[in-house]
Amino acid sequence: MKNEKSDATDLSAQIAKDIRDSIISGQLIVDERLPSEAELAEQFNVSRPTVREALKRLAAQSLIRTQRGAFGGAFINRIAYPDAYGQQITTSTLLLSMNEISFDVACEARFAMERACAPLACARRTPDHLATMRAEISRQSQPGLSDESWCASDVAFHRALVDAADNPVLSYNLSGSVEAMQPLMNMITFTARSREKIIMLHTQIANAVETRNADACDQLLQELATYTAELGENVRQARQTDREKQK
Amino acid sequence: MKNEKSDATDLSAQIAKDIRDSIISGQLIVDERLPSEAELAEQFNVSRPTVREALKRLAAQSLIRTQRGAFGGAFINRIAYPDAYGQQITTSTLLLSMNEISFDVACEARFAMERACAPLACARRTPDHLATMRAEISRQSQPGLSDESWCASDVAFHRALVDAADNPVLSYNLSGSVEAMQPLMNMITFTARSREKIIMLHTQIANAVETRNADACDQLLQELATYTAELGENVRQARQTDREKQK
DNA sequence: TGCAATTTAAATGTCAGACTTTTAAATGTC
DNA sequence: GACATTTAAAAGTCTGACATTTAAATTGCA
Repeated sequence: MKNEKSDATDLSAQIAKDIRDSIISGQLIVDERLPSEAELAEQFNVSRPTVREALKRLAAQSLIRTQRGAFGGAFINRIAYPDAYGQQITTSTLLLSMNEISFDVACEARFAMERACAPLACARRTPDHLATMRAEISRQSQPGLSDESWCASDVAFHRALVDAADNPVLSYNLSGSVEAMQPLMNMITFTARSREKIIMLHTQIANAVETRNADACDQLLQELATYTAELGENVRQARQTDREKQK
Repeated sequence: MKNEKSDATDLSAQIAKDIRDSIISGQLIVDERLPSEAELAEQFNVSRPTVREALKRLAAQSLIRTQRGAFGGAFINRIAYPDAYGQQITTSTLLLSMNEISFDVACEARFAMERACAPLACARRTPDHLATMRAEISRQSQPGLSDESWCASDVAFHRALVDAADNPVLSYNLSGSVEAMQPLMNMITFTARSREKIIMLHTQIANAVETRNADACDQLLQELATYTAELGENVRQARQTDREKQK
């Protein structure tokens, strides 16, 4: 009975899958040490370079870390939030940039998720979160602020709002939505956007969070969503007009 | 001036980062072919195995695909939704299983995000989505259904709800929340859960989606969230009692 | 005996070179 | 023109070696 059907994959991919499954299923637990590369090579009946390729695959997903030296080796990694955020942001960025996702769709998803945080943020925000939001608003009000810095501050503002919900799983899921939008925002930064209008909305949002007014907060985020979508639409139309002129 | 500070990383990691940055920044575009491994080895002044390790790291993130044979090589991958879903689910699963995240927190995040989809789902659901939801409900009503199958059906039901929102970016972000919960749900499956109650809620949710009643849908999801959280709490208390008995 | 310096062994990191397998294009044949 | 054959390029794999790092074991000395 041929069990090795669809054997089109590399050996290193199969070995990586084997080990990954062992980790996910809980057979290998956090901080446990894998056998040495030489031992793994023997176990899987392949050469050391092949094992190493498999381990690099796992390392790329932060599933293991390696340590050199005696009593070193590959250890099962506890995936910490920063790792998870990073992967989320990378994947979201690539997904957005490579798949002809319309501005509308990305925008809708982002604000739908952010609005999901709003009630929790209103209920749980600390003075710290408020201070961050106010600080970013005041940074945004500086006249000479570059477009890049403005975007970074915008992201920091929304990140503070999300973090105020005080749910790390939510923060993790939102990290992609909030931070991967930055490149898309940059696309329209140079043209139609009114900083004043956005600063006003940010201020009102901060006020709503401060007074724990979840309904107001939700409505303001919806306004911001609508405004952002409008900007995207304006830019789209402007581009189309340009294209028609060139004909 | 030593510019090579914090040079503790592998060469393969550095090379992978180099190439990854080129992809993210758009210097390398989708379906473009990278130089052959031998050429890359020469460019980066390292050996071929080292280049290969770097490429495997990128392959693990679905950033490239490789093809053997003449005119083969490594090609920049368009990250498709299934890839992104898979990564999201893997990362979410590991994050949940490795970080002592309380059932409450995971549950809260999951339903907060799912409720964000509800209004869109009510507005855009097709007969197809409804049919899937009804089909899963009827599967759940079968008496002899195993716990594993029940959970799979539960996931399929919620996935249909999320997909009904007709926003792929939202579906991507929700994939982790919905599907990574399955193992956690399994943890409480064997004890306190009432299938009847959940089936009732599912039915009401399907009805609300059918009649495009977003408010009702939101409230029902909130009920389901509360019920799930209660189950988690019951199990937690039961465990604590057991532990105290053993003393 | 106790502490510091040194040695050592185990492990990953890297390299060089060879061989195998796959694949598509180029070439040849009918 | 259609089909078979050759060929070359490229990834996949293996062997063996050497470099580097690191913690434990050993040694040396006071």
